[in-house]
Amino acid sequence: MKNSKRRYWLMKSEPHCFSIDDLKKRPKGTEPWDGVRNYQARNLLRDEVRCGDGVLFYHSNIKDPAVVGLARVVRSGYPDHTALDPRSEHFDPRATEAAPIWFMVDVQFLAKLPVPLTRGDLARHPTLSAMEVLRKGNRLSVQPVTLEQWRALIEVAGLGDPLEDL
DNA sequence: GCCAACGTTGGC
DNA sequence: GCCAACGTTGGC
Repeated sequence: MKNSKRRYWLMKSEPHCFSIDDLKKRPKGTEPWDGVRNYQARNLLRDEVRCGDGVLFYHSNIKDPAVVGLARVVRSGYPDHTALDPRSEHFDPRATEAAPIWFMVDVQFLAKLPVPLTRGDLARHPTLSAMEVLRKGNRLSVQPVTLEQWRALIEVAGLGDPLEDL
């Protein structure tokens, strides 16, 4: 499936909460990307992010924030049931089965970068310097990445595109 | 730990 | 609907 409709995303996670290694260790390397509680990101997860899309895994809120791995979306948007669970830290009393409010996708581990690509690394690169994640004040935890950025990042990382023959 | 940027809440 | 107050994110 040389998928011309495939899109690419950057997803942020605080590694002490959920890291690229945590994702790798999951059964089938797959984990629901739950707990997103921002409407703009919700809209992306619900309407735009689709099965087969590529994901840059970004570690945020640490000493050296960086892109640390590659993943792919293996399930398109569906209701985030943690919003319905009063015991969950992501519980939202406004959410119901009929009107779930919040959505998530499933993400599967593809590869860890041999070396994390820090914000400095990205900023220095002619293509990657345009990435949204570098924009001051951008707090969106799911954000679009262009095909050019995806390719450039993989090249800089010294990897081949793991989605090439999927 | 600081603080800028941004989102949400709620009084009016 | 405006906007001040507040909470959160996240780089530095």
